[in-house]
Amino acid sequence: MRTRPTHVTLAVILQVRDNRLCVLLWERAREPYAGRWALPGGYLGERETLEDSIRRQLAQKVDVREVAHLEQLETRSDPERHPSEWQLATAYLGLVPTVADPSIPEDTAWHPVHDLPPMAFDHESITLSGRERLRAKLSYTNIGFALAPESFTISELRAIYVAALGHPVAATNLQRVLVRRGVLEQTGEQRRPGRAGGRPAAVFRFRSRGLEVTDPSAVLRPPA
Amino acid sequence: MRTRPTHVTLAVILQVRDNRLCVLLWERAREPYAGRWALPGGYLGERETLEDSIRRQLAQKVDVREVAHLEQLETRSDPERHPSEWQLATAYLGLVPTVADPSIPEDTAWHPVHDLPPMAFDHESITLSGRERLRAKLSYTNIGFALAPESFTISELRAIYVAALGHPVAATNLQRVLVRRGVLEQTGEQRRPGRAGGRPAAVFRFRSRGLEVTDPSAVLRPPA
DNA sequence: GCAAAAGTGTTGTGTCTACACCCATGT
DNA sequence: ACATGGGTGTAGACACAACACTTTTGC
Repeated sequence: MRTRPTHVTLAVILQVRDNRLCVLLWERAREPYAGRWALPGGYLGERETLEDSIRRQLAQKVDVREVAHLEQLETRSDPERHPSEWQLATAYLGLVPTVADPSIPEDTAWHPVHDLPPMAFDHESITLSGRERLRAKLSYTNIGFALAPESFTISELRAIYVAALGHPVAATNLQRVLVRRGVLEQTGEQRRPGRAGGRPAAVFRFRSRGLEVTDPSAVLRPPA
Repeated sequence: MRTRPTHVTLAVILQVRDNRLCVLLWERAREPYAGRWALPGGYLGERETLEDSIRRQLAQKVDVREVAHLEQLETRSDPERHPSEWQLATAYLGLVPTVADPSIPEDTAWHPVHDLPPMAFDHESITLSGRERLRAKLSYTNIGFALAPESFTISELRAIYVAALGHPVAATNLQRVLVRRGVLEQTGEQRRPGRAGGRPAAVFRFRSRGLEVTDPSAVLRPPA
């Protein structure tokens, strides 16, 4: 039989926690890269889809039902990426809403993406690719639904966008952009102000909980 | 040893020919899918990168130097995608400039993407994914450089964009958008008019021949 | 009343489309 | 002259950022 590479699936699971964009990592106990942090994942099972595989792997780390969005990122193939094995890796991007606090095993932890620990293999660069994909899609899709809770105020949503994008976002404009595009809608409820007072905030939700391109940005678009 | 899937690389090679967006296909002689048309590609070589692999496979079909841009599309893993073998496929998108007319083998041919012949495996859907990626990137990157010749008039470039996008594009606006973004520059030369007369056309070229995002479209972008 | 937080009104800017108009050439 | 194809000028639509201002609450 022809020699074949092994194939693993990996996931960049991102969640905004404590106003920081975090990634779920586990600490390797064994060589190679013992003591370093790695993305969750594992070997592709026989006659298994890549997506089924990563969902199965994740089930061991987080409650998969908490993953509100999952998409394929890219497949890495550098023969040197694993020191002792010829291994391909297909990476996925997974997003978990802010409020969820899935129980995770002992050896796993959430790490801020802007301050990653020493990582195994090429996982740091894969993590950064995942963040870039998220940042890009926040601008032209409704992907925020996968980071936000079921319902929220604009302030809460703003905090999520700020953490994910890594730069200031004005609440005023965030609201107007997302409402204009039909991404957000009001639930009709209001949130009571805190001790400090202030006007009660309107509660919003994402109109759709599936990925949609909301700003085709289609320059050179077809005439109406 | 753990059972492992085979892994192939495939390429969606696109070129505008005769004002139509075409894809390079070869006709399968053997089962499965004998007589149907397939994307060029083949098995991943030992300790070979996916990109190296597809370049090697392509070298047998087209002069690889003609491929002005190559990027990874996605990896397909449906266990039913190959009738008799557990096979993963990583697809690439490759673009060839209009003028190039690489010699290709007997059993390969260019087919218009809007009128594909019966295709093998999941190659039709991969081809359509490739076209979507191209169409999207034509709007917000300088990727046109990979479809256009070294230098060209706006009319010629317009024909290429029309073929690739599949809808009318106004020459006036195409020029202004691309010049405003700094994607195009004039060479200073002029093209003599044809028999029918007309004003001589200015000759342009792409300022860069590497992929660049020219319209970050970054709504919610950071304050200057 | 006053501070705090939320939300609206308004203005200015930049990018894009559409269309009228002007330019340079061949016959 | 005039048809043909290339190019420019300009006006309108739209989306967005910025910021002043108003609303609604707690204290």
